[in-house]
Amino acid sequence: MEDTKETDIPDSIRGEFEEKGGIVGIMESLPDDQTIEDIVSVARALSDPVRVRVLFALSVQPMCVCLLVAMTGYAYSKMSYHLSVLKEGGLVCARQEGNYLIYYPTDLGRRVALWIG
Amino acid sequence: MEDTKETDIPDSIRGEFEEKGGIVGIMESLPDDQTIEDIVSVARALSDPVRVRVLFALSVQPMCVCLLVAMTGYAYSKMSYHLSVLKEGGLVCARQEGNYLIYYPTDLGRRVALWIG
DNA sequence: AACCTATTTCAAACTTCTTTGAAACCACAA
DNA sequence: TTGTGGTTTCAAAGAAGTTTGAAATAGGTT
Repeated sequence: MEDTKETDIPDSIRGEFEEKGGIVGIMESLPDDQTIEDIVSVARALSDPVRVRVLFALSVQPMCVCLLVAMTGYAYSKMSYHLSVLKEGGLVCARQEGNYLIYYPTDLGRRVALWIG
Repeated sequence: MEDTKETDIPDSIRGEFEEKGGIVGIMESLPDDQTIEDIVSVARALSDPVRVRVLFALSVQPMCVCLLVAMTGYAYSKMSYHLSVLKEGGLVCARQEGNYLIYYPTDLGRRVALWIG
């Protein structure tokens, strides 16, 4: 005669835990998969110091890649890679001007830069 | 008779660029290294969907590791690893209760969960 | 057309992050 | 003291992210 095997719940949280509907209730209150993926892609864009600096710099002043390269000393291909990750995260975008690509923060990028700064 | 080799600046941004003190001026307005590292460590903590879900779940309800394991179906060692990354990012902490470790969000963790949610 | 210059793309090497299962640890009970 | 349940640590394998330099692309000029 054995009970169904369930996880023990420590006394100090059992009450509030069950009020919240237990595991099922808590899982249902979590954001949906798409929202989670969006958060992760923004977080991933900010998870490297190069990219955080670039986002802040662009928030001060939109710039072409050559200026970012001059400012940081990194290779073009490296800067280009990091800009692409920031773009995937929806934090920056670019407009073409003649030969130049001028990168600048999106609205989201601006809000994020303000908030984390 | 050659000029010192400097990066060309596209016309459309030269004005504002120089108003801001050029490369030097912009670099000086950037956050310091420690601030950047702090941002990166929070971002890194949020750069995996497992961890984002765990942070949200803990914001709903502090839980022991065994409940998180029951909720997600992950191995203890896996959950433990992700909790340690969240802890390094300063987003969660834990209190011991008997045999259990009850994880809960820090103030920063709560603010972040509210903001990204 | 041929030629710059600014930028991206590619592939290979390298580094870091994540998963896995086994072993160790720690608080408590018998 | 031995045992047990909850959790972390460890090492090895696997996956993903980053750096590098060379080659490709694309707009503008001669």
